[in-house]
Amino acid sequence: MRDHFTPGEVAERFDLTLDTLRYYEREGLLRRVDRAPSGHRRYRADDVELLGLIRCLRDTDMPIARLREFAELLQAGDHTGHDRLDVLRRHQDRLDQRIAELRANQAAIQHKIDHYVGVPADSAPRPVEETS
Amino acid sequence: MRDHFTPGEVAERFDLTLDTLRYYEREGLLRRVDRAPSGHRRYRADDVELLGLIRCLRDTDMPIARLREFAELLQAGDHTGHDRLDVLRRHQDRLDQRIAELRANQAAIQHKIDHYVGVPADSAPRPVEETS
DNA sequence: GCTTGACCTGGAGTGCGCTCCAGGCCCCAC
DNA sequence: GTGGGGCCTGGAGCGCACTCCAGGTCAAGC
Repeated sequence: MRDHFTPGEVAERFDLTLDTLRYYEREGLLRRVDRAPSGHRRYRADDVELLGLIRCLRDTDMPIARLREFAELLQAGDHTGHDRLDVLRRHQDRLDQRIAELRANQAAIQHKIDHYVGVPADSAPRPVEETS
Repeated sequence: MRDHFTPGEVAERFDLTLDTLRYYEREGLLRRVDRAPSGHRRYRADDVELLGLIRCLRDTDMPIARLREFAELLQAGDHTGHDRLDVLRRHQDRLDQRIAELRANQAAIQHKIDHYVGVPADSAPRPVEETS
């Protein structure tokens, strides 16, 4: 892995726009990114790694505000490791809940579909476990 | 089931606000709801049933615009049954995809957590299938 | 008759997460 | 030295899904 990356490279890698990248920085999700003498951003390997995590967390609907809190813990130093882990673990729990909720709703919708089609509602139910 | 319901009753039943209920009507998710002589809304049993479906679909992130299309099909008459089913089935497919995506991201986050804790990344991986 | 509570209308406002824009700078290739 | 591409800044704008508000009506209970 190279030691620095241009905005264009990073944007492409995570399928983000340059605007979004700058927006995340403005919002405090990343520390102030390094600059080339020209003023252009130079992302370090650890910026890129953090962005990977941010991408995962955003893709699973963590709000920007919580990501900012996480970033603040990161910048506060190593002694916040426990709190950071806590944020991530809570997120995983919420994700479990969210997935369960989606499945429950999916099952309910499937009932409507079956009913629509004329199946007597509880014969041949959609096998929920096999839909993942 | 009674033959009509007040706004308050319906709102409580689906945990929606009166504002949201009116908003859905304005947006064409429901047909124009019946009125009492006083001008107050009276929801029929089939309005309530449709709202149940709407709730499921919204809770699984179907956008208002697609719900409106669905409602338009409903109002266009029985011959749209096929199209309506199609909308619902496509939604189920998207939901399958979304759930898979959430799980993949969850697994990636778990890797970060494990790495954080010092587990050598692929010993004792989080048992994804048991998290549902 | 008066109050209270539930509801009505049209329209404005909010929060979130981007997204776009104008005007400008730097660097490389031709 | 000129053109183009990539990037810079501050700030405005957007789409979505609500959410709130002012001012009003109606029915029931005291």
